[in-house]
Amino acid sequence: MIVHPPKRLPKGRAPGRPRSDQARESILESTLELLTETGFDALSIEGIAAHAGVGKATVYRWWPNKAALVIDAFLTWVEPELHFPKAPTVSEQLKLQMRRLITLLRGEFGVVLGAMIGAGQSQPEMLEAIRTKWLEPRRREAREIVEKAQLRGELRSDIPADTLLDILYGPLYFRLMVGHAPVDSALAEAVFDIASAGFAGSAQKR
Amino acid sequence: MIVHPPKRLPKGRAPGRPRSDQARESILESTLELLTETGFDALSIEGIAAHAGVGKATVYRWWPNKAALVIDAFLTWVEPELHFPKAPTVSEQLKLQMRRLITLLRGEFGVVLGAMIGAGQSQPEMLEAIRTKWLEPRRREAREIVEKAQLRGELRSDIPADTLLDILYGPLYFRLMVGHAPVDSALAEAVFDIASAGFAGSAQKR
Amino acid sequence: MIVHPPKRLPKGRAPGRPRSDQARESILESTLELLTETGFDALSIEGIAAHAGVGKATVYRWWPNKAALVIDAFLTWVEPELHFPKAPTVSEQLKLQMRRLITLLRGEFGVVLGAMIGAGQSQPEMLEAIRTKWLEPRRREAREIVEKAQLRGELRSDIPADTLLDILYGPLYFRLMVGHAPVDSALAEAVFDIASAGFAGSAQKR
Amino acid sequence: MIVHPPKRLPKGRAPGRPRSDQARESILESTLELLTETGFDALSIEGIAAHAGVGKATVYRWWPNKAALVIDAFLTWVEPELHFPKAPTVSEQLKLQMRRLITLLRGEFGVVLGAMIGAGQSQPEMLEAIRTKWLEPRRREAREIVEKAQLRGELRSDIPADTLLDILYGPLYFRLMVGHAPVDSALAEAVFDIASAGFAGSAQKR
DNA sequence: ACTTAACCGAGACGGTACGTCGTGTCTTGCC
DNA sequence: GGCAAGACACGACGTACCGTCTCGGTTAAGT
Repeated sequence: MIVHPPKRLPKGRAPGRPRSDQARESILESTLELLTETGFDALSIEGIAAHAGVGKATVYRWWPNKAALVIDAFLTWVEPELHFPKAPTVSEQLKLQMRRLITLLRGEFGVVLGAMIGAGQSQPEMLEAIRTKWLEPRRREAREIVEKAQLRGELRSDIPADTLLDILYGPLYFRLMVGHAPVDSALAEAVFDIASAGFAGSAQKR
Repeated sequence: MIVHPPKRLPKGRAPGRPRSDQARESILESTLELLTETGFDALSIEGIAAHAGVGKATVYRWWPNKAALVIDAFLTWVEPELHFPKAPTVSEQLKLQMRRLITLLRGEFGVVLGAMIGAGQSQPEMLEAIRTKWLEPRRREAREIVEKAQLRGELRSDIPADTLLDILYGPLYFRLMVGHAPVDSALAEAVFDIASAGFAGSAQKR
Repeated sequence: MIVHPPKRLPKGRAPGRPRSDQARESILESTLELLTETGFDALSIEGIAAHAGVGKATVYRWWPNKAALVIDAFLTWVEPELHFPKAPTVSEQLKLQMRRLITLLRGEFGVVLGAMIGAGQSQPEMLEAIRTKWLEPRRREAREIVEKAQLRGELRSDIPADTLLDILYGPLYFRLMVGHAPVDSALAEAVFDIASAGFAGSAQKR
Repeated sequence: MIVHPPKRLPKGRAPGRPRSDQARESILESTLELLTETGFDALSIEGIAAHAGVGKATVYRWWPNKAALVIDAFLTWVEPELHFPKAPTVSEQLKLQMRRLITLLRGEFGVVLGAMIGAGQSQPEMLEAIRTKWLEPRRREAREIVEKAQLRGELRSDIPADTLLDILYGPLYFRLMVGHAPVDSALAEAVFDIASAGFAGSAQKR
């Protein structure tokens, strides 16, 4: 017969009462709700806990600060829809992606993303999260497409792909953050138009 | 009655002790100093007053809140250098201006401007101030130049001047805020290069 | 003309808004009220502040902890009536004083005093305050009377005055704290009777 | 069904794992240790459980609150030495008992007893326990002796035995709780001396 | 030997109060 | 009437325990 030490847990299971998923979800939902309603710095852990029907300590047990909590909440929103759309040409593919992004930025998602980039100005981990969890995954695919096009001579290769991407998306984020003009599809068209003219040789597009 | 920003009182003078310019300046300097040191939301009126050797009430007497104070401090920085550089061509003029902006954005000014746009995400009056006091005055001139060029047929006129400006400056602000890549002159070159190619009607540039 | 440093305050006056006596009194009253209602350890600073219509910080500004606050509140109660009653003989004087004490101990004062001695078991400064502010001032007079009587041969002088006082008052405090029997005048009579019999020679009293 | 203090189960035994005596003892020991170290109100169930290497729920399963736990811990200390000493005379017997009590009160036991009476000021069940489990058992015997003596005419019978006992022990508890003077044998001598003089009918003692 | 049920440790849960800090307002005496 | 000082009511911070709960695992009595 095998004798084993008495307090060994079977697999990779922590002892004690397991974490409540209900509390977790309620907290994340409340965070998003209050964040879109009131903005990042009117957001209080106290308020979130109350709104979620949860003790403050339960929030602090799992998230060290407001930023980490907002990041997590944001990710529940972001992670599902990750993939780049299919389309016949590079141009079409990028264009389609921009239109999707614009739709997102015009809604509550845009408010939250703006709030987060804003908060990121004084909380580096917030910006870091935005870069690694939101921006980079989406850029990775785009970058590959652009680089491939550059190799094939469809796009000028004297400008790095990353720079091209900043030129495409920068104006959108600029308007999102400063709010001097709407983030609409007219902007997307113009950006894309100009960038394409810049990309291509002379006037195959126009 | 005393109106806020002007330091010179109008003719009809109110009774009582006049406003202390020394206090005013000390407050604004302290604001900028603490703002660049600690960021916008670690910034407290209490801290500013203490650092400036001033009573809290004196701050509140002249500025309704942190945002207004930061805006004013920001303007003492901004107002001096307002005019657009002279240059032989439109292209040169715009390019020169972009280089200047980049220099600014890479320093403390960039940090403060980022902090302000960030704070603006939850404080509309902050964003409003940035637009009317910083952005718009600088764009006004640029817009005129661009529009003139469009009329003369040097630039395509199917895209509004404002949109063109967002395409030029957006990528800079994008990098400033998100920090995924430096705001350097290479970016400026690339943006301008592409935009110029896009500007030209057909292919006289290429 | 005399030049003097600019920020000198005239007498012994601190600068700034003076302390609010209304707040102070409201806090002390609330403390006593809640203390008699709920006992020492159900007493919370939070509760006191709320009951007094005062910010928590105002309480903490002036009292470092619950004990100090309770001591102060207790003293507002105690300080007025300090003097020992007049009476023809030592015996009468002591007896009268005991009766007065009993009346006090049977009321709310007794509850508070009990609570304080109780709290004192884990908070030395509380006990210290009771000794120096309540007990000792009252004993000082009593001790003198007893010592005088001892010198005159009315009382046996082989027992220190302090010990005699503990014998007189100890039983009262014992019952107050343990509550196994009432602190009534019958007890006072008995204590005094026995102590007198012990004091005096044989039977001049009886 | 299991009834609390007895460690021996009656005939009809409940199914399931029996109570762990090891846990029980560890908890009680930790309680006493922490109680003497830190006082009653710095004592926390959380701390006791941790110190005893036991789950919090195990504590709460057997004791409804801190008071009950402390009482039980106290009783493990008290129950052994329960009986009144033998001695030739009533006086000797009482005197001997007082000396024993004083020895106890001067040590850790005194601290704990003080803490408990202190806690009792806001927790009636604590005081109740002290009366029924500590005080009364010890007084029962003393009372019988005194009453017998009164019947025989050795002591004045106009004062109830209970009152006499309060006069004997009150001063000790008074000093224990207030701490203005040591609980030493000099006090015991004096108390007993006076009380004896008071006991005697007329003046056979003096 | 197998089932049953109360025990055990661990530790998460919803709460409450802690003591601190910053908010924006107020109240002083001096300038 | 402006000013430095600083008290005020308020409300959120992050922490510590409360007493309750839910896990996996243990231990005997009753089948």
